[in-house]
Amino acid sequence: MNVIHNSINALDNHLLAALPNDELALFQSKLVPVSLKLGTVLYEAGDRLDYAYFPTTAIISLLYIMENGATAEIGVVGNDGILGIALFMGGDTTNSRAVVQSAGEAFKIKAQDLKTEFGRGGEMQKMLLRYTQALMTQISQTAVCNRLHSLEQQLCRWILLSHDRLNSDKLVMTHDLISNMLGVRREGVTLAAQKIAEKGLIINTRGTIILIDRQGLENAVCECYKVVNDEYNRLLSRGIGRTFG
Amino acid sequence: MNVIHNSINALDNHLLAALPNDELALFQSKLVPVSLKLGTVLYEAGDRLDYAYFPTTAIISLLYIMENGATAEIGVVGNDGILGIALFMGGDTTNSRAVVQSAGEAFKIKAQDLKTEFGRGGEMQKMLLRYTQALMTQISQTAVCNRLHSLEQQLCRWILLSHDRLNSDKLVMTHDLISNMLGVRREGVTLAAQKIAEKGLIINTRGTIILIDRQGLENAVCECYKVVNDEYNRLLSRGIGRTFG
DNA sequence: TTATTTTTGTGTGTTATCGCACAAAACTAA
DNA sequence: TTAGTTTTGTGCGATAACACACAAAAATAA
Repeated sequence: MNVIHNSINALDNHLLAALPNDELALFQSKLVPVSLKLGTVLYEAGDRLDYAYFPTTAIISLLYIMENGATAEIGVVGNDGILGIALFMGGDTTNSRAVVQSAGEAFKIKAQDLKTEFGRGGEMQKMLLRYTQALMTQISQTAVCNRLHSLEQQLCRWILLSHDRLNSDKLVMTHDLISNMLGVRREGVTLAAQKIAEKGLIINTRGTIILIDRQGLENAVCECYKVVNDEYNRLLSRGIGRTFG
Repeated sequence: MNVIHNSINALDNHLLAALPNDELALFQSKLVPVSLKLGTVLYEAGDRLDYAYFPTTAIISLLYIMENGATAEIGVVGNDGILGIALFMGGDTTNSRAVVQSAGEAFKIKAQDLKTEFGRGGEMQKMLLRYTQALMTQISQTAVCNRLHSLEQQLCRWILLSHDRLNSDKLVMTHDLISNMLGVRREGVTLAAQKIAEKGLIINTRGTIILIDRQGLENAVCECYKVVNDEYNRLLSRGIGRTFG
């Protein structure tokens, strides 16, 4: 299950992997590998974007921050996608903060290079737009899930979402950090995590959640998880939610 | 305040109005005026889209429907936008149901015609992408608002959102209908509407909410409203939230 | 008019989550 | 080892929204 990445490969990002060889070849020289540390803020809300990022092993969380400091995650980007959609959508900035939720590797590309590639209008453009639609589905489902489902269900979903983008069963995450993502109290996360652990689906240790029954989690989670997963599959014709390698 | 539309004009849709004259001229022959009745379902979730719609006086609600029948709105499209984003984003279908929330007029265009126009890559393409980003902001803010804010605040937001896209201070809407949009109980809407009415901001009558203090509502609403409004202004350089004409 | 349907108002008890306070446990550094 | 810090666990009262039940009012149809 746990794949060790000795060398970083552009193909570990699903979007890049799905490109035709000739397009990727042209593009690859523009990609610069970077290591992203936990907690690093790649974009602040409103920032002009200098780079876009294709994560391979890192996970980036998209957060909204309210005036009173409260935060809530609207979506997550991992090896399934790209961070920096606003560049080709034309806005240049977004209202979300992008923060490294799980340390790892990514490839970065200069804003202008991505725009140029997008403007060429090839398969790359089509794929970026389809990815954007998939991300919209994720955000939409987050909105609905926030409205209709319990914290415990949402935590299940969040764990699965993270696991899908990771090559490990260990989520290095404090309850406090998770609570900021979910936009709830830390105690709420502790309680929900206990309930899930009582069912034997995860083990709670200090600073880490260990997933021990993935199938059980998939049974416990609300439908939101599957809807988003199916849409990613449909649009990008390559699943997340499956390990790969 | 209440503008009567004797003749329907493509320019009543802000996106169309923002197009350069020559692009609009080419495009306009493809636009067919349609009247949309309250409650009409323009797309069911998963449907292949045959047409896209540019509302002028109608308002369309984007709804997610859960397995148990519960519904929640993720966003709303009025004279500020276009319904049918999935066409040019490449997905062809979406997971949301599109239902007429307020009866009115719109222009429809055949799916293929819109795709062709988008593929041309002119100002139209840029505008559609910027609009999509603005809609993403709306959906994202809905997610956050669902998480962090009270029903009363959300109802304020919903009323303002509707008012912005309407040329009337009367929202013809039962509490039951609103509750389906907001994803809450009907009684909850009744209670929240009473509180807002007590503050003198609206009047509740059977089947209709009458807005009587717009400024007061803007003071009472959570920050989410302004964030989304500002982003529409920034990206489309034409405000919603202001009357126009 | 009368009967029916739709919409809104209200009451009661339940539940999930919140806010705050603080204890306990697990790491980390001196 | 000891002291300090971080993280988790727990208790308690407050609150917002829920579910259900049903009354009241308003609109519509017969």
